[in-house]
Amino acid sequence: DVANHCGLSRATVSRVINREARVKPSTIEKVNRAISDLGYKPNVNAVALSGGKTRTVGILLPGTWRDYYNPLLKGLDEVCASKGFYLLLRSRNYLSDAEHMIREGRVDGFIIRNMEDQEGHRRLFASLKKRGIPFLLIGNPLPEFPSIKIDNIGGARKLAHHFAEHEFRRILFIRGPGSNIDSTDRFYGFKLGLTEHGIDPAGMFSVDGDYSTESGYAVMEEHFARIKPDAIFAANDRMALGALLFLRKHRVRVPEDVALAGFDDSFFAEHLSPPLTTVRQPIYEMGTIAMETMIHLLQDSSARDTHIILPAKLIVRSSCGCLSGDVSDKGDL
Amino acid sequence: DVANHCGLSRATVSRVINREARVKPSTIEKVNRAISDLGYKPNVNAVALSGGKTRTVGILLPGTWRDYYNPLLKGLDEVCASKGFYLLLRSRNYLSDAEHMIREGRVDGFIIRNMEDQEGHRRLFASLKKRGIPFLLIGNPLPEFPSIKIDNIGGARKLAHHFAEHEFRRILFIRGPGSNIDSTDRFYGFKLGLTEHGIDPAGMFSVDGDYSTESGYAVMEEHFARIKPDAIFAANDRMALGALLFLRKHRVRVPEDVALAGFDDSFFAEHLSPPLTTVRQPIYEMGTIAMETMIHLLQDSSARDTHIILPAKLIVRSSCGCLSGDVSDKGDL
DNA sequence: CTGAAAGCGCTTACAG
DNA sequence: CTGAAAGCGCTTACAG
Repeated sequence: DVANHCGLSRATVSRVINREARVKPSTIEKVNRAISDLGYKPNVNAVALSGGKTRTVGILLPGTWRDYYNPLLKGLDEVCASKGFYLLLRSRNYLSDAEHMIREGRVDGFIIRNMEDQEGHRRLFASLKKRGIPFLLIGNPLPEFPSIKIDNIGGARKLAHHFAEHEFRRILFIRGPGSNIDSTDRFYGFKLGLTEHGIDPAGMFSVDGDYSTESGYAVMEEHFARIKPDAIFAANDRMALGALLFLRKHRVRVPEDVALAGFDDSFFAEHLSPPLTTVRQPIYEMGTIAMETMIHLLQDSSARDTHIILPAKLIVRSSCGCLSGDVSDKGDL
Repeated sequence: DVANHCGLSRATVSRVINREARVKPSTIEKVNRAISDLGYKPNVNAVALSGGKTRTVGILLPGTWRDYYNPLLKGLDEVCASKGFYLLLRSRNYLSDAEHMIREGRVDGFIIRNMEDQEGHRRLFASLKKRGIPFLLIGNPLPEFPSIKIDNIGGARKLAHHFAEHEFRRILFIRGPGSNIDSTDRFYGFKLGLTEHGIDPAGMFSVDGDYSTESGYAVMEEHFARIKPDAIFAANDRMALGALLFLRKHRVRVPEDVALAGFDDSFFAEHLSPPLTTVRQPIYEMGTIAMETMIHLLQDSSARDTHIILPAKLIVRSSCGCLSGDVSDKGDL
């Protein structure tokens, strides 16, 4: 506590730093000046040890390390940096390490991308709740806990509306891995959207992929000739790409013979030929909002029934039959 | 210190945990049993405050959030998890925050992907060195500090040898952004490789791109007709893709009319038509080795002149004129 | 080989 | 409005 540089006790300085009441304004100013003069930063270990907070949030991510982690982490980090927080990253084996992070006094709370092992997550959540540790779920909400997600259902629904307006009738939906919540939401939203346009989704065809380009191709190889769809919606862009590769190899024209759409707006989507109609998720924004929400949860435990849903955006390009010949049509892959 | 559950003083327990000498074997065993029975984890704040370590490493990354951060972070995290370490992530504005992380007592050391602002980094490094904080540079080594990198020079050199064996004579090299060390290393390595085959690199053409697909395309638009190369090497796969798009649009056949190669082995490289010859960097492995090295530095300050270089691997596909018609030829984009 | 005591840098009742 | 004192959970000389 070097800041009794200004002739005050450490207690008073501590009060100023923690913005407590009952400090004389002139004292506050004196202390703050000394702090910035000396470039003082409180030792976070001492603060945490004596009842304060670590200003650290654990970010728990499944070990798949998908592309969207980049914008997500970027968003989280930017807010952290501007608010003086830090991110403690754990991917491998985080279900057990989360407990350790708490017991070791490393974090104030968690942001969790909970996938799979529902039972393991339930146990973790119960344990955190019992100890009063705030946490925020990303992408896979549960009604009892704070969460943030992107509106997969709404995004797929928008696309269904768009397909309906094109009057497609034999639609093939390529799903992601069976248990994946994003995929089931997109499937559900798509059927919902069709229904809203008076189309019976029972007449739609659907098959399982696994989100890889290869699976998109394989699914087409197996089912295209039988189904003969006039439109295809893949639950992500990579599978849409796989489907496109199949169609191209077999000289099926897109969008003239069959329309195609994906989900994600991956970097290559606009470069495909034709450019791919898809749905864009605001992942970076989800990161920033998640961190802001987390900081809020840390300060106000009454906010613990927050459920945030961010809209996804339909990106119309020419693979669905729109915009062909448009100047923005830059498809070239 | 609940572990005097076994009738010993906290001092002794502390000695066992820290693997100190002079403890009776039977005592060690007793303490260790109690620790695992009680599931005891030392509070890291208390440990750090009383002279111990945080077992936390700061990972500092430029705000560009490139694709390779994923395998890098994955590699770092896996080693952290298995050794009981944690990663504190900072991207935005890390040059100033690194100082804060130290003063706040958050980390024992840093792994730094140092790009740009050489002066700012120099100041940071000097400051860390003065305080005895170990750190490891990733990708952009300096002779005075520990570093790890992938052998860009060697990778490009291998490709140059391969090109030389094809007897290409009018070679176009598409560079990355001017100051980028990876790009300049690849350029250097490529020239070196040509020289080793008796080809004067002065006869090679080179132009500036910026690593984007668009810049690869633009460069070709501006220079292809003038240069008429028989082989093109782009400093990354995205620019190679841009070049390929240009060539395809202008009905220039690859590899018959012009050979093409990239660098990175991006996910799309093998799907291009023709599949792209490129150089693969072991990023994930670099992450694991970086973390292992960091842990070593933390324990043994005499290891502070480590310089690790990992080999890059030439991936030969058909875009350079090899393997055409091979069964492994899956190019379809 | 082990224990009692001081101390790491803070915060927080408790007095005044 | 401010200070003196105790305490957070550890480690580390210092004794024994």
